[in-house]
Amino acid sequence: MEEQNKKILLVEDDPNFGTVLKDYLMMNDYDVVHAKNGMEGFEKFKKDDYDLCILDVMMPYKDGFTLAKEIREKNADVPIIFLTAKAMKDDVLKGYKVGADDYLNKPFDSEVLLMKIKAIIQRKATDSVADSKQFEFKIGRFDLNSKLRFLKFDGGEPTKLSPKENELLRLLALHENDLMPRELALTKIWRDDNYFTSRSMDVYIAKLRKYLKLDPKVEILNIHGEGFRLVINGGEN
Amino acid sequence: MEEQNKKILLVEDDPNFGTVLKDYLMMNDYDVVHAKNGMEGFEKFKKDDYDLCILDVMMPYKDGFTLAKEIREKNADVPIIFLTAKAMKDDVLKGYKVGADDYLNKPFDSEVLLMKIKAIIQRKATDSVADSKQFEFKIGRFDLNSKLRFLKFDGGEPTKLSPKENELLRLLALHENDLMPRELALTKIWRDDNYFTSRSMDVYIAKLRKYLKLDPKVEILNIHGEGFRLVINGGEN
DNA sequence: TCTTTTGTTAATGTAAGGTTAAACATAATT
DNA sequence: AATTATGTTTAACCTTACATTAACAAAAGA
Repeated sequence: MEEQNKKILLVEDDPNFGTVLKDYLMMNDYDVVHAKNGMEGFEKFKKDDYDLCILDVMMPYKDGFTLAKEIREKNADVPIIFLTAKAMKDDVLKGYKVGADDYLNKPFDSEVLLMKIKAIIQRKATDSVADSKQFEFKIGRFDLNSKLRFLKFDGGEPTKLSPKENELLRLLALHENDLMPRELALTKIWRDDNYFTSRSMDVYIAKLRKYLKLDPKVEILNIHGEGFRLVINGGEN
Repeated sequence: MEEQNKKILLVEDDPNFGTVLKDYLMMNDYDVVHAKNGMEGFEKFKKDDYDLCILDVMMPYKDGFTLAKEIREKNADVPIIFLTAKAMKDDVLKGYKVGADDYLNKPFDSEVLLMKIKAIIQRKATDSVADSKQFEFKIGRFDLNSKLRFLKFDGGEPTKLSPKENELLRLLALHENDLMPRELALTKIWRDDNYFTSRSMDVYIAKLRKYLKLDPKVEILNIHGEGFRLVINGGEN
């Protein structure tokens, strides 16, 4: 299974401690982006989506709480863990007020941190990805459901599609009657554009053509050196 | 709008401390049921629905962890906070493994506890919008009562389901005809996503399929690399 | 023509899922 | 305390699904 690592934003001004912590987390299969101060932290946060933020409280210029507030304004849901040298009660309260998910006092046990991270990320595990992305297409007499990865002909028995078949057909459908550049599919689906991935894609085009043969009005045309075109003939009647 | 107070189950063997804490929580608008030991705690838990459990770890006869496990068997979702006199690292890890939501060392600041309670209850509130308190499902010719953990076929004799069977079927039913991602079940039910829990889940899928065979219109389909789909064929007649 | 691109089929290797039984763990009963 | 029942995990083995690569044929463009 293609299991995507969880992304963590770590904002910690102490370069030694920050690096050590980052390495430790990465050793445990998290993708970690390390920002050295609050300003940088916010910039990095805006540029990407994170599954968790770990913020040091004591930082020059912009402390962890202020940063947390800014983060909350952009995203009310990311879990936040605060790190602090000493547990001042008021700090703790302040942290929870900003919507902290947890609080850790330095020095802390790294295993404990790992458990907390796991617990928190699990908690947030979204109930299915509510992408409002488009995943249903009508292709001639076919219906493509690219979320459930099947293709139905005339409302009959659905054919299961493999992930690659599915993604490719979806891309073609998104560009219906228009050019779907080779390069687009290769970078989006194969994440690499070379001789072999290109040949692989051709193999998948062949598979799709076989499926789509059932409806003679539907075909995948090649545009030499450019890409492919999914056409539905007589679509404007 | 009539806002119902949140219900807390407090299991604490020290009568003095327990009473003080209970009163304090009630002063802060929580409904509190106080059990004096693990046994009693479990009895009370079974008799009612709670928004949160606060469990003392060190208790005679039945400690907090054991109690937590029993509680988890009945309900995979209630938030649990552990109270402990001394923070043994192994204890903390053990706690998180049972699905702790938080951990507090005695003596703790009561305001901090309040904040944690608030944070945790809020979290659950937003998380569980999707899987609202739904316990009864019609699955083809079956009736699933996931509160009482049984499955009835054609209104006949109910089959008892184990906690895992029950939770898994319930999750599938919540996503009827739609994708129920592997990851979701693993994080929600098994609280961990690795090779072994994944295999365990497959075993449970097999068990469910066996139960569901009675109704040929009901099946659990696999979506390779994604998860499972509970389909009821001819559901639209 | 002849070089490059595309079409197609088959072979291979790896990962995911299905199934069954044994091992383990715990609760309930005797 | 010992036994039995129940629930869950682990292990083993097998099947299926998927993606890539190779090989060769055909088409397009130069």
